[in-house]
Amino acid sequence: MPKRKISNPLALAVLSCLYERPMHPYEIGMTLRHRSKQESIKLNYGSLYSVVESLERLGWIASRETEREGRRPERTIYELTERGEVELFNWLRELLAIPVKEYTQFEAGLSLMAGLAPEEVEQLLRQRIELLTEEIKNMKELDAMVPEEKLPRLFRIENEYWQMLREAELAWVTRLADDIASGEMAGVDLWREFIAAHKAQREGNQ
Amino acid sequence: MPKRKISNPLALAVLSCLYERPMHPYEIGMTLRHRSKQESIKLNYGSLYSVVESLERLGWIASRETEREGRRPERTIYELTERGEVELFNWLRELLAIPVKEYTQFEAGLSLMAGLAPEEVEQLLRQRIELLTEEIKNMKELDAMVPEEKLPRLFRIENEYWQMLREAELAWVTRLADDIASGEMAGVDLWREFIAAHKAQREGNQ
DNA sequence: ATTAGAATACTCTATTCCGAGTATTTGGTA
DNA sequence: TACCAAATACTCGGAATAGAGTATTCTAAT
Repeated sequence: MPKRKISNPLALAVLSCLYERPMHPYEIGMTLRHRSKQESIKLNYGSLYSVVESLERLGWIASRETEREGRRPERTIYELTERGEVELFNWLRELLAIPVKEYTQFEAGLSLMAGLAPEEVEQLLRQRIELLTEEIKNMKELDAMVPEEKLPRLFRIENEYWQMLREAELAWVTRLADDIASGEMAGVDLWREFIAAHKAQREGNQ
Repeated sequence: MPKRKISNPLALAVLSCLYERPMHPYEIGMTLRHRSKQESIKLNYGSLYSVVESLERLGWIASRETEREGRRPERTIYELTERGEVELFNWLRELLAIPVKEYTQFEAGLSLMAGLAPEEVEQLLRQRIELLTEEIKNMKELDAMVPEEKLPRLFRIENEYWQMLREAELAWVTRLADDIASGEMAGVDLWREFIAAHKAQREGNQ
C-alpha cells in the first residue's frame, strides 16, 4: 500500500467534520472536543492549522469565505470538495479494514527489559498492574455516568476498544509478572547472573 | 510526569546498545536489525543520526574517537556517559511501569465509523478479521521456526505482547462485526437511516 | 465600574522525523 | 576478469509536530 499523501488522523477528523457542514478551523477543534474525539485522535491547535493547510493544498477542502465578527481575528470557513469526500471515505475504509503495525512505548520497554534485573522488572510490572487497574476502573466509572440512551454504543465504540485493549494488557502483564516471580519463565537465573556480571564488568572499567 | 527531553524510543535503543560497548551509529543500526529490535522500535537512518546528535547535545553519550578504514566514510564512535547510564535505566523503568495513552489508526477509524453505513462497516471489519487472522498465523509460524533454546522467551517478549494484542483485537472485532450484523448492537436502524438521510441531503445540495 | 479569568481564534518557532539520495567497497558469479 | 548487487556509512532537505505565545472579547463576580 502506497503511503498516504497525508497521514495525520486529525486530517480525517477535519474532513469528517466538514462533511457535515462548512466550518472554520477553530470550530472544527471545538466540535471534536465536545464529542470527545480528542481522546482517540490527537488534537492540538498547531497541528490543526497545518493539517487544514495541507488539505487545502491537496484540494480536498476549499476556503469558502472569510468573515469576521467585531474585531476578533478573521476566520476562514472551509468546505469539503468532491475530491475530499471521496478521499474521506476511502481513508476511513482503509483504517477500518487494514491493520497496520504501530509502535508503542511499552513494546519498546519490553524489548529492552533484559537490561534490568528480573526482580526489578517484576516490581515495575506490579506497579504497572496497579496503574492499569485504576485506569480501567476510572474509564468504566466515567462510562457508566452517561446512559446508553444519551450516548449509544456506536458513539463510544472507540472507548470500548480501548478498554478491551487495556484489560487484555492487564491480564497479560499479570501473567508475565507471575511467571518471572515464580520462575515459570525459564532462564531467570541466567538472566540475573548476566545482569550482575555486566554490572561488575562496567564498574571494573571505570 | 514532565515530558521527556527526548522521547523517540530509538534513543533508548541507542543508549542500550552503547551500554554494552562503544559503537558508531551505523553499527548501532545493524545491531538493532540483527536482534530484530526494529520490529518493536522504529528504525530509520535519518532518525538514527538525528537522535544520536540529540543525545550528544544532552551529554548522555559522547564521541570517543573518529576512525576510518580505507577510503570509506569516517565513522564516529560514541560511548555512554555516566549521566546517560542513569537516564537509560530511569527511562526504561518508566516505560515498563507507567502506562501511557497512545493513539492508534484503528481507534481513529472506529471513532469516525458512524459516517459509513452499518453494512459497509461490517464488511470492512470482516476484511480486517481475515487480515488479522493471517497476520497472527504468520507471526506464530515465524516464531515457531526459532526454538526456545536458540532464543529464550526473554528475548521475544515484545513479540508475545504484540501477538496477544492482535489476538485480543481479533476477538473483539469479530464480536463487533457479529453485533452489527445481528442487530445485537442497538440502534443500527437509526444509524442506517441517518446515513441515508445525510447522503440525500448532500446530494440535494449540489 | 472594574477586573480576573475563560473563551475565541489563531500564529510562530524550534525541533523532530522521515524518505530519498550518495559515494564507496566488498563479494560472488559468469 | 569484468561486472553487478549488496553492504557500508552516512547526508540532506522538506514536511510534520508540538507547545507556547498573542491579541481580543466576553462573562460574571466584587
